[in-house]
Amino acid sequence: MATLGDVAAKAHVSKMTVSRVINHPEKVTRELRELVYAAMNDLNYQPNIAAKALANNRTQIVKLFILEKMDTVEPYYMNLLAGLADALDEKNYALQLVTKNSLEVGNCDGYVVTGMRNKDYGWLETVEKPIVLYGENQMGFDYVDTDNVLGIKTSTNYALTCGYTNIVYIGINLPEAFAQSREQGYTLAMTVHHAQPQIYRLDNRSHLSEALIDAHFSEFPKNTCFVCASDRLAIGVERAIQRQGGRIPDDYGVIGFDGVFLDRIGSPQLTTIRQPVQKMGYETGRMVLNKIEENGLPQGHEVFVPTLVPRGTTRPPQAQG
Amino acid sequence: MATLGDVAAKAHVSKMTVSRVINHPEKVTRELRELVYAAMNDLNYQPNIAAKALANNRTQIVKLFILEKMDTVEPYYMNLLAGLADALDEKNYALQLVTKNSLEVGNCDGYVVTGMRNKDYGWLETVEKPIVLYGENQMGFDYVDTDNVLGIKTSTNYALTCGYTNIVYIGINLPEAFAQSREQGYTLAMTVHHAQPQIYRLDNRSHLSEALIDAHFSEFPKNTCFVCASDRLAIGVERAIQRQGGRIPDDYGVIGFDGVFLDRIGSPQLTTIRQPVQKMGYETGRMVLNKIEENGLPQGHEVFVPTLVPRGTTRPPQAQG
DNA sequence: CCGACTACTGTTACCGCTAACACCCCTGCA
DNA sequence: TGCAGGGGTGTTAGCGGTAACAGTAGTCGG
Repeated sequence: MATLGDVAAKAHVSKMTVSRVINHPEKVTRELRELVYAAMNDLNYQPNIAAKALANNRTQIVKLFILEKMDTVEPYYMNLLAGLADALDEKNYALQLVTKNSLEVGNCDGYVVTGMRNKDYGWLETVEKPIVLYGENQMGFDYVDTDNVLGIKTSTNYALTCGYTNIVYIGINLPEAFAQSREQGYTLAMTVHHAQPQIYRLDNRSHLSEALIDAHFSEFPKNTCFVCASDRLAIGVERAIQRQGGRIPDDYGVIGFDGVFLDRIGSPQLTTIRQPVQKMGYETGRMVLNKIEENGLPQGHEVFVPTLVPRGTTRPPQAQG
Repeated sequence: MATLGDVAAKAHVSKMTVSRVINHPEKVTRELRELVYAAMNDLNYQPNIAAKALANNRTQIVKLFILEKMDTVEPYYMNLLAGLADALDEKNYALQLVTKNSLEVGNCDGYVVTGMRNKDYGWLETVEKPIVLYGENQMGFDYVDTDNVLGIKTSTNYALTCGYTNIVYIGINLPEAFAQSREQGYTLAMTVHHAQPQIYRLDNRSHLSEALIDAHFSEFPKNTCFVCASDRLAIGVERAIQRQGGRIPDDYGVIGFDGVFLDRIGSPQLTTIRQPVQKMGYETGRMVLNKIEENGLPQGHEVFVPTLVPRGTTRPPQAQG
């Protein structure tokens, strides 16, 4: 594999000039720059990351903490990873996956943390390297997330647009920001429409939502739509309605949240609010890398707009008026 | 962060001795060795991986190729990743995720490849660095996989043990080794029991298996068990049976394959054949690392025994006799 | 016309670690 | 006693980059 030196020789310049072309191209005359580019091309030059890391006192590694038990990990993490990996790749960073077992800190340039709960914020404070969270929070950490409020607002409004007159919210029973934001989205939308909120909160398991609907089915009149905080909950709701003989989407609607994998497992497939998870992963990566480059400067947060994916568990929107 | 030199100074030896203690402890007298260990301990020495990589002409990076479109990626890949990451961590290797978008080769010490199809073997041959496949193959590549034949044999036999008299196989319609092995497991078990095989082959999508059962339900007598090549297919089968009014598990049985996430989404939860995916990921990691250490020496293959997880979609085994 | 300044490019040293070799001392045998 | 051989340790050089500094032109104003 060609090195800086090889390129330098081929272009008849010093190694330093080649290095500059790579890192500070504006400091090199156009003429030399193009010579160097040509040489790099000819030799198919690939920088040696280890050498770069050593010289810069960096590791070129970003650690991803998944603070969740592995056997409960949701499918969308794969998409997150893919996006993250893309962003890191671009800057020749490697990803290191850290799970509950091997919680070792150190030996990296920055962290991405996901699945954190309130109890985790304590030790996050103690880490000095750049951190970006995947998931909203009010502790002042930089983060990337979906607009959770908007997402559920959207599904709630859509349910109303479809002509369902009774909108029930099936939320996640966690004292975490994302869960609260989603619930808030529901409450806000209902308030605007002068409708009566009806809220249930469960652990995020399909058989729990299924059991809930099973147990209370008689209390839900026809024309009810269940706005759910996750596809997982939605799938359980869908199943229970079907078992109880409810007709989807004619008499009952179901709307999920996430739009990754599980929505397609339902039958009919779930109407859902899709998060652009891979894109979000990519942005999270960009954000840590920026933060690393800028010596830990706060990056604020980036909030992505989720999109409604209308499918089989809701009937078509009714004409207005 | 303490360096080799710091440790050396503290232990009153040369850097080289410290390096030896780390890499070839047998070449250092016990006395010095313990001095060095003590010093490393005192200083909480962590080796600088970039420096090590540079000196050894290594990258300390293993790339994971997921040769599947990201939006079809199955949940169990997360577990694979977790196991892989563990193994790599132990040896201070970093993981680099490569997806269909960014198929760049190079800049690593070895590869793990998964989701490959026959068409992929061509270019795999061209890679000179150590490769280990996750998934069986007959092209002579080292690999880690579940014993697919045994797995489906197990589920087929179990179905018979439960007293189902008609055993139908719902397979994956791919000309790949794993798909064929699973089908073979079914055929073998059926032959042993002098039972008539009945095989369907579909793309691995729950709504396809669902449609299949819907369309042919009348042809399946009571006391039929569907042995499926994946949990995904099994979920569709389960749903169709329920819609058609079939009673699970009394009149119809369903057995899946994988045992990661999806099996728990079913209702009742799926009886399934569980692959120890995380462990397999770990072993895959160990195998590439070994192969790297041994300069590409073939490692053969490692086949894991999957386990039956009896749950709600099959009735209890009948007493023998 | 000369010094200072600007704008590039090259030289040097070093990041932390390891292979290869040099060295030392001790043992064992002639 | 002399010397080969070998185990144990230190020295040297280099892995492939980069920051910091040192040139070396050309430009401009006085």
